[in-house]
Amino acid sequence: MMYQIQTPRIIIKLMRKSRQEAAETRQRIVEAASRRFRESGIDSTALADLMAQAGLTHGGFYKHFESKEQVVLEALQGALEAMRESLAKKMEHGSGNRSVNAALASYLSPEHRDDLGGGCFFVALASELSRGSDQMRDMATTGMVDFIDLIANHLTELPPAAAKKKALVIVSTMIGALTMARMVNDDKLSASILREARKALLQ
Amino acid sequence: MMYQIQTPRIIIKLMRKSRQEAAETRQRIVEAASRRFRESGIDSTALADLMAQAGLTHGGFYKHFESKEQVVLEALQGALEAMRESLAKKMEHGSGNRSVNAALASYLSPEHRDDLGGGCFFVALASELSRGSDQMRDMATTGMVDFIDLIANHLTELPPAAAKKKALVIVSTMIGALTMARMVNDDKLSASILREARKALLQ
DNA sequence: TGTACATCAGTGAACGCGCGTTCACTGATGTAC
DNA sequence: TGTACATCAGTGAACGCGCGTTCACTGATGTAC
Repeated sequence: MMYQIQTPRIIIKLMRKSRQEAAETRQRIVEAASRRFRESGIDSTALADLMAQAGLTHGGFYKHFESKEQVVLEALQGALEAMRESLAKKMEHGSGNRSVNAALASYLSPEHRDDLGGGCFFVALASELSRGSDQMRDMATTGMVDFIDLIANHLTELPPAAAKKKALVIVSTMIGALTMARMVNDDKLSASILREARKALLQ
Repeated sequence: MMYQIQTPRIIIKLMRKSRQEAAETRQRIVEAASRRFRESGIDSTALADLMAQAGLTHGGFYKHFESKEQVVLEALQGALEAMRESLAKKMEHGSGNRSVNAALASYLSPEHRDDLGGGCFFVALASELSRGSDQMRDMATTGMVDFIDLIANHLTELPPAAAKKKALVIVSTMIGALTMARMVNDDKLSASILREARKALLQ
């Protein structure tokens, strides 16, 4: 817990935290950043907003990070790893090319489309990542390669080179369909974009 | 020309412009906005920057537009129409499903990828459009439907309903591939994303 | 084990900058007579 | 056709706000002895 002592009306915030608590606080800030950046965009998210989300005031930010850029990088890294692991887990069952179906169904679901704060970083922040710093683009590129390889490695019925090529197209369609499904203002169209992409890609 | 009188060293800017000139100025602002928004993002583009691009100082902006939102809407509308017309023109030749090939080749080209200020608004501003005002999203949705229909109408070898479904997938792959090709920091990977998407979609 | 002191996470005010918007002003254009 | 005046595109200073970053301060934690 963030507060050690609570009185009925006033929450007394103890100042200094143990190192354990400080590490947990830092993690909370990164997680708040990861969600808020995806929900509102990086530029549009103020540090004070992140810190409030993590239950802190804005001044303390620089006790944990050197700059906004640094928390962006950590949030990006964390979210890309989380997506990778989540998709990898979904593909554990099923054999051959069909093992990717669970990942496709999950990625191209209305639930993922509507989970703005928790979904795919690439789609939530495509434009900002493309215009980002070299470090952001390097990290995004690594995440993208991992994503593509993850899919390719499950297309076991194709030789590796062909699997890689097919995975490039599958991932393009996944990212494009989710982007479009989130952009359009029309529920039926949005649903049919996801549905047709799923039907086209399911193995 | 913007300046009516020029002396060797000093360009004397005349204040009042004729109505004809004012309309041309307005158009220049919208075109500058359209390019700068795509290059740098909407939020990151300052009105003073737009106006400078159009050869003006920032104060005059409100003689042409009510707000930044208004120039965003006009730039969006103009760019979507321009893309639609450009793709329609490319598909005039060729017959049946193959007529879409010219549009695919152009959209999925390295030239389009590298034309940040002149390319597809959806890809350049996906995240900002998704989080935009109702009017922005309405306009984006209309543009998206037009884009999909344009492709579907050229898939003449399929019945209309099937053509529409196929077009949804084609456009998803186009938008996703261009998004990815712009995001990654690796020329070879970027080129192969575009190439594989083209190969997968060509009729 | 106790004690004195350094460390440092967290607070909240302040700084400086950029940006959207407003405003008083300018002077050529367009119009009423 | 000329003239007086209203119009209005464009200028550049100013306003107000939000945001990233800095800073002096607080007080519990951790450590040296």
